[in-house]
Amino acid sequence: MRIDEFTGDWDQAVKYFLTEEQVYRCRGKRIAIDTETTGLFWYCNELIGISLSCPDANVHGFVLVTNDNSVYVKREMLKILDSPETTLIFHNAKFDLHFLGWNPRNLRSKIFDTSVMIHLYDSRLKKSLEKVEEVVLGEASKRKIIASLPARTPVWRYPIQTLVARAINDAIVTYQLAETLIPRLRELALLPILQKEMEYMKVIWNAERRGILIDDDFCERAIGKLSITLEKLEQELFDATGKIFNWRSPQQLSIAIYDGLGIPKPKNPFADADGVDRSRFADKGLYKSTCTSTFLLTEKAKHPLGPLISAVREAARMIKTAQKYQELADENRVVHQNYNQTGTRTGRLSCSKPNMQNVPSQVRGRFTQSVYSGEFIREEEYNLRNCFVARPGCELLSVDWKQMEMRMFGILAQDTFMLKVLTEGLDVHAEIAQRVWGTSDKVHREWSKTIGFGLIYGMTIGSLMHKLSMTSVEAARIRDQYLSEFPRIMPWMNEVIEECGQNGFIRYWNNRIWRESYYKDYFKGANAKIQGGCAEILSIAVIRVGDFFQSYPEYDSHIVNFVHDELKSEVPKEYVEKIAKEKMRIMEVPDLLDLPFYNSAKSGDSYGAQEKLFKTAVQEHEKMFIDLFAKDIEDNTEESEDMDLELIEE
DNA sequence: ATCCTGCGCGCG
DNA sequence: AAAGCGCGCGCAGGAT
Repeated sequence: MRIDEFTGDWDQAVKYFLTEEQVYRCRGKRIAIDTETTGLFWYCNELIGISLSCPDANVHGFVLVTNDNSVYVKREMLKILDSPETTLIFHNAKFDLHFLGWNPRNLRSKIFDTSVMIHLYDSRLKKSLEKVEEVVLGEASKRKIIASLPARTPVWRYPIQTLVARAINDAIVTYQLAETLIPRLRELALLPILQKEMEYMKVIWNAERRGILIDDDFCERAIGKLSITLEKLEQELFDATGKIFNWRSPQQLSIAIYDGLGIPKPKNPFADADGVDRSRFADKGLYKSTCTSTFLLTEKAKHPLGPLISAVREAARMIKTAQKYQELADENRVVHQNYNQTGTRTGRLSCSKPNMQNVPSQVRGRFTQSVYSGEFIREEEYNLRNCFVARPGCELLSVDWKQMEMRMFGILAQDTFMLKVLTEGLDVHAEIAQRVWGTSDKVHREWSKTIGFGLIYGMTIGSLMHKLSMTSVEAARIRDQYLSEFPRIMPWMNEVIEECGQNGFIRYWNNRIWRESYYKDYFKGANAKIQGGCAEILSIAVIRVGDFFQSYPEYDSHIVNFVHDELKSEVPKEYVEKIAKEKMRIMEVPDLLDLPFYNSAKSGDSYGAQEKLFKTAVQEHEKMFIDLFAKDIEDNTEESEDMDLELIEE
């Protein structure tokens, strides 16, 4: 942006421009900051303004940023404001810090984020400043005084006086949100978690900043191959149905493959033998619809074109996805994914632009809808993990936790058998099958796996029946056999439901809260405790691994991806083994809960070609880790109340 | 034109 | 009594 690109009433706007002296007056105080930008992508859009609100200094104003002064403003602002006595408050800090180019890890100021605060308070609430303002500060919204522009006018098209007014207002609101939310979080004993989340954000910022390198050669080769395949498959489909139509449209597809071919559409594919539909789809009317999902086509309708339709969709999807990856890469061919720290109910991270948590792998078809359909190895061009590679001289190193959710389940339910099996590092599903049915053959291990996941997710007999392809009576028998061997499971589940009913929320192992008001959904608290409890483990492990990497800059290792039970980093080839051992050791986090979280490592030149490191048995696991690193890794996740969180002492 | 919802499917 | 959990994204087709 250049000055002459801003329109509007300059005289009105200039009144609010801050002098350097005013910014100085904010130093050492509590300041809310908001940035205005020309878009959402920090690596290709521009900063156009910074607003400050500092009641302690009675400073509320705006700094205009243009292409000409951008570098100077960002640097000088940082120089003035960054001190251990300063508290910087943002609404979605990571976004502003990216545009400001301030690495939060190097900041001496304390950082607070009001979007994280509202998320910790109640993860069901929307995170936009408007919504949070409405919910937390009520109707007396300062925002309403802003002259309303045509809906969806982009910020950079605002007249300058409106841009300035809005920016300052956002900073003021952000400050007020912090004032209101911090006492609420303190009352709920959530301030230690807030502090932990701020440390987490710093590592995430750095991971996004580094990003992941794209392999354009692979992408183009794959897209080329897949395009040929797609054209061929489409032709096959048109030949088989006798007409050309848009197969992407469920409507058109349904007509073409059922009506057109005289094949009857399943009336209700989810009905039990007695004709009653007990599935989770029952009240969603799914069976009334087009019946074109892969699950219905292949498992229920047994449609002859099912596999072909599935293949057409897959090829098209892969092409589109690989193209998107390339589109999103910056001029150095690096993708800077965006992790959302406030995007999920349970406290997991989500990821977008691109979503690096759902990159198609070599293994396909593990679960479709709700049916386990075996494992198939994809052709190379379908394995889109090959799109992402390590930088030259480096490898991608992943450490995955083993059976993480089952482990959390066992710990929370305090099931002695599960804990014993997991401590010994055995195959938990096989051991359970052996115990319950006296055999751990493929079928029984699969039953065990299905019921194990089902319990974690709160599965019904109806869906268990579908997954195991048996009647509800048989399915109930199988489940009861399982449960009778684990006497703590049902009591634990009931305790969770009761906890939720009593308080309106449940607490995770580390005291984070998850709210639910609708009684029929209380049972989801069990899943939240497990899934969310694991997410808390990840965040703490990430902070520790981040500290470790930072303490040893000579190893030039960097975290680059977070996938719920996996932490990926980029490491120079010569240090991979050494770093892997220490990273694995850190990620066991044995101090947090009753038993360590065992994990395994893989590495390789690309995300798609990682191979297992250390084939050591778990029993010998501990012996593997001699003290490779003498320096103690500082763990600042443990200190909680000693940090100054006082925002409103007057 | 742009937004919204349903469908379908990738991942843990 | 009743319930499989949590995400993001692309497309179609209707609503605005």
